[in-house]
Amino acid sequence: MHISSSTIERLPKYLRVLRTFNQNNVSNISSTLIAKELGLNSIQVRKDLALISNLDGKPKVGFDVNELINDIESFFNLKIHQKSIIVGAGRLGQALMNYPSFDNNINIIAAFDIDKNKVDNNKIFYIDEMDKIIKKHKIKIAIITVPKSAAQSICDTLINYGIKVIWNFAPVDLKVPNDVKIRNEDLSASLAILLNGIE
Amino acid sequence: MHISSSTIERLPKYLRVLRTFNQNNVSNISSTLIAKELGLNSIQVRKDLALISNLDGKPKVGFDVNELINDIESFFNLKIHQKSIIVGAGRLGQALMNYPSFDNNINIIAAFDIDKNKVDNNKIFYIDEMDKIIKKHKIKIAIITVPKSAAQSICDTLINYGIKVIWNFAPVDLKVPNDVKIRNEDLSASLAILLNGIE
DNA sequence: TAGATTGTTAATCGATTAACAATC
DNA sequence: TAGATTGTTAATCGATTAACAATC
Repeated sequence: MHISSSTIERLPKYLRVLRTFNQNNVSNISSTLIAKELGLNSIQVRKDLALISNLDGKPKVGFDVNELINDIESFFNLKIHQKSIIVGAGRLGQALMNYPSFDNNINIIAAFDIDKNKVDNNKIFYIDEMDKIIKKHKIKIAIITVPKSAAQSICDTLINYGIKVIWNFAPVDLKVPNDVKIRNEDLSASLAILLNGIE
Repeated sequence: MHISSSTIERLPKYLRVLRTFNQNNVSNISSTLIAKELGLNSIQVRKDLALISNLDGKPKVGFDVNELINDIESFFNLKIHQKSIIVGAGRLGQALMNYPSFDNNINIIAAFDIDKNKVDNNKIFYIDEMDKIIKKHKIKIAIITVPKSAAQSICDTLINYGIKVIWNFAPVDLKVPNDVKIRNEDLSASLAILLNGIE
């Protein structure tokens, strides 16, 4: 069953709402309420949830909050057993290393930089160590937070070392072969959407 | 004329391609080539460009690179005369303050934090200064990079001070009144899309 | 000229929303 | 029970892609 990226984008939002209700000891929740919390349509919420859960909602009562949390988590957990690395331990790289809500999605085991002052050999290593560590841990996922000018060459190197999934924060559209999955996280584009239509 | 957010998202990508070609002294470019560079459909590129430009492409030759750059820039420039601030001068806040490709889109004039060690009174100020600076510069746009737990209350405060457009990086969906525009930059959701379908 | 590329009109595709019977 | 909420089937909406005549 194909799940559209629109749906995938909404699932973490549902998860956050559900966890909040769970913390407040609410045991059941209706699609109507989830939708309201997120400014969405309740039919859409039910359809999304049906795609990733076998759970039946009960008319008038809604869904079991805990079971729904488990279902969404296990949907995502299927993809997260792999470790990942960050290339570029600048401000953005370090911010992402510590970004609180990644805990449940990805395990960043190391960052690399060409600036030896940043190296602590604990989580931040000199870039020459990259090959060794990628191979040792059989890493397939990398996050790129190097400057734009270095991004494509780092990307090529990573692919050379066996990386198959790349999350790129440098403001360039990186070119990768067909067997490598890339997401260019375009903060400028995101900002453009926000600013569009104001004033 | 309404321009969809799908189109708005692609425009900065076109701009980057065009600038690259411009730097290499290429004076004309076809929609086919732009599309190829970005892995898009050329009809889509032409339609997008037609929405924001009066420029006619010439069959067989393509579009004038410089004029197209000007048209996209002025489309965005209509929205950027306002200054903005960042609340939360942690790693992510400082990364965004220095994110290179925002230059053309937004003018971040100050950041605020509750940690006095971060304050330099140059670009980073103690949070108590926020009200004064927002009013002095008539700021309408704010970026939130505080921890999740503080985000909603900072958001409320900002709105109270007159902020109308908010770009939120904390992993919560902030609630705002109808007259305030918000974009919750959900990095976990973005990551979820990337990881979906692998393995 | 020949043909690559354009802009436009029509077709397709997919996502969202509406309608509604089933049911706890 | 009554009615709020469910899941499903059908309708709508909008974005993407295809087809194609015009043209540099």
